Amino acid sequence: MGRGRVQMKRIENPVHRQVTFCKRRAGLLKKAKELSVLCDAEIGVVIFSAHGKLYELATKGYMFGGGCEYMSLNELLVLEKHLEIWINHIRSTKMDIMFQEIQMLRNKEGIMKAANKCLHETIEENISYTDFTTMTTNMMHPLTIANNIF
Amino acid sequence: MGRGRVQMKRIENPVHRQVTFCKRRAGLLKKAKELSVLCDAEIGVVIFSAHGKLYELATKGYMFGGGCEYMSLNELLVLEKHLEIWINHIRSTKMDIMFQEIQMLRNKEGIMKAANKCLHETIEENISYTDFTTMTTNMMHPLTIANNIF
DNA sequence: AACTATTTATAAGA
DNA sequence: TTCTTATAAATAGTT
Repeated sequence: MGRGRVQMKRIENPVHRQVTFCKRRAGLLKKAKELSVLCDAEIGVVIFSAHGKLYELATKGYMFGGGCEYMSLNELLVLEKHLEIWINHIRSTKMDIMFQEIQMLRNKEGIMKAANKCLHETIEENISYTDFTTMTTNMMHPLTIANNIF
Repeated sequence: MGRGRVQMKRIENPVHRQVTFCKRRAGLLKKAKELSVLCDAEIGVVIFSAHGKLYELATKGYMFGGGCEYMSLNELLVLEKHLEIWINHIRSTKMDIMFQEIQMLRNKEGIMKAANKCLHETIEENISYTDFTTMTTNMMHPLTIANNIF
């Protein structure tokens, strides 16, 4: 729909692809909205861009919380199964991410401890004439860096 | 897109609405497919007609089982919450339907029992010269109607 | 289910 | 991005 025919295959030029993604995403959501209004249907659209960003549209009363009142028992069973698979996948992915976070924080902790120990030794060497022993336990973990992760 | 402008409101004529629903549903799914192919995106479309029928499209590797590998932790939490709400709603609806089925079957059972008792008495009255007492327990529940529900 | 007159979406260009 | 415009596509009303 434009100045040339479009080949039905992945657009290789990244800029062109991004522009087309924006335009057609808007178009798709508009169409979904129109179908919903004109035909009294409930529509959910979930779009994951290649980069993983999520766009969603839920028409009429926030679909993800409703809209299944008139489905048959069998349709409900199928949908429930789909959602269970999906949600399990999400939980697994969430676990992976959190595990990575924990690993990273443990590494950080190790580095901080080492640095701290090093600083402590330097102080002991250079200023041995002063008694720091009473402060030692309080200074072993000065982990006061801002934590932007959570 | 047609021989006249379309008002953005529910089409009141049921035939007209149904035709438009078919046409535009096909159009929406086509658009979704195109966006997916052209821009390397993963798209899910779920359509509930007003009558409750479900139409869905899942592009690229059965979306309901994948596609969340590159979402952020926060996006995953939001999506998981949505799905939990949705799935709880489905389970509740399923329960309602099954409860209604049970109620209906109990009613049927009651009616059958009454009919059975009535027939039994008729037999006892009319053919009292024959001894049916030994068959009584076997004939109390001739519930052999076809059950199309399950 | 087909057919078109039109409207709408959008590809390319600025 | 955003606007413009030529053109391809979608589709409303009709057969």
